[in-house]
Amino acid sequence: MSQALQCDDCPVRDSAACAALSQEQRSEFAKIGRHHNFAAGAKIFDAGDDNRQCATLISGLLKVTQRSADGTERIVSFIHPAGFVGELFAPSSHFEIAALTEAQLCLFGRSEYENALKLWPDMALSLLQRSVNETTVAREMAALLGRRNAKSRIAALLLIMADAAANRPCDRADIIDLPLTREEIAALLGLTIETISRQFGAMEKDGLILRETPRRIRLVDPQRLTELIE
Amino acid sequence: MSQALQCDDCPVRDSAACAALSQEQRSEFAKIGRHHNFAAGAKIFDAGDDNRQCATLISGLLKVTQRSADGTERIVSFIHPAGFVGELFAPSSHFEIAALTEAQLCLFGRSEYENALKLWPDMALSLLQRSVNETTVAREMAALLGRRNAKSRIAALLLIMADAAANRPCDRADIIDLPLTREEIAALLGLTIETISRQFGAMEKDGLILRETPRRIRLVDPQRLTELIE
DNA sequence: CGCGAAGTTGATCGGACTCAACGCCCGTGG
DNA sequence: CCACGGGCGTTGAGTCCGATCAACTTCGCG
Repeated sequence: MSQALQCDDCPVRDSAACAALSQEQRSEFAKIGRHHNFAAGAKIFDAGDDNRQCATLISGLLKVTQRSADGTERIVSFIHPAGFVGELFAPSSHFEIAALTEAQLCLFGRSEYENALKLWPDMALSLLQRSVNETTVAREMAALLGRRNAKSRIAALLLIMADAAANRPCDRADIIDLPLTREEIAALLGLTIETISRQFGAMEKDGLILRETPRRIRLVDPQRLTELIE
Repeated sequence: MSQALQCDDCPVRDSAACAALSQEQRSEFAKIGRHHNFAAGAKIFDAGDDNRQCATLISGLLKVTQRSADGTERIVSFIHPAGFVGELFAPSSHFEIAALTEAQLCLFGRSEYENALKLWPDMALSLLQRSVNETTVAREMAALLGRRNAKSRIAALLLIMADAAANRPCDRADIIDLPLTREEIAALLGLTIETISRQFGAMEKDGLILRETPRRIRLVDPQRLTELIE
């Protein structure tokens, strides 16, 4: 399950934070990491633990969640390949991180990772860019959740997913394969599964979308979808 | 209004990102910055502009907001003294930043600031810590907004403000002076001003809080307040 | 075939929004 | 001095949207 790194054929070697390293630096850095695979649904880091690990996501999709007292979870973020996994500089972790799909990670000890950042400033700068971007995304998520009606939130989510699913940047896919159950969409948008279902139904009746399967949504009229976003 | 820096008596000289610099580095860095004061309510950076400036907040309180098509604003974050103001690495800004109180800033050109980060890795690391922390705060805000009832959101906000207002860390003030109008609280929590007002009224009737003035709230029973957070 | 997970749909209820009126405070100006 | 007005906050009445509870379907899988 866990094994030494093989950076040479790593699919994110040019896009992850470690891409800022030179050949020699990278092979030095590789010594402190190891590969690990997780099955879909597996918990990777738990909330409130001692936060001694962090990672780079090589493939798959992760969710970052918070669980409230009664056990219901709220999704606060996703992590895509090349993304950083974990929470630097924090004595204990605030969020739980779990795999939405089968996932391949490159695990590091957090203190070793932080030492590497001190040693190689280019990597720190690269991670800073990533972190700043994550802050922006998290704030846009907060703005999305500040909307007061269900249709607006769902329309916004669909468009975000469509933009993310596009092959080229600044493009938009017209078919979305949701990696999320209705329950997870609800946990993301602060709604219930029934509301999600009904809004999808209403949007389909209005000719905005088409549910090819429950998880596979075709955007029939993206223009009118954008107009739903108040 | 705008003037050269006087770092020696700067109140955040030990806590802002530039605190990572040595004496000589700081005086070098100070050459590219300048002081500027803003009145309460003043817009500091606009959303969608070309994002050529950034800053460190010296004193006062700022809000980071997004404005939707119909003009209603959503508050996604606050910036406290020593905090970084602006969006690094982004060709154009995503959010508007405005002063909630009278505020004093230390302004920099963004490209000069980014160059400084390359030049002085310690400052980059310091800013990375700050950025990682901002991401966590933004995600907790998203989790707060994922809650589905008004009372829970408002209780959570009150406790967050009380923690922030405490003199010592890990302590909690029992009186909060809200720097926000009801309208701004509504923009922050995704509720309406009437709902805010009514929930405050209900909480007061239940002996949880006391409105000494509309802006000055005493936490009478913080324990039961925490229990409201589902 | 049975079972369970995921999703849809219906009926009902309650909480938050909407619209409206009113009180309070403070500055302005006669 | 009072009158006026505007910003801010509170309160009330009515409506509507989304949560809740419940039944049912579909699909995958042993």
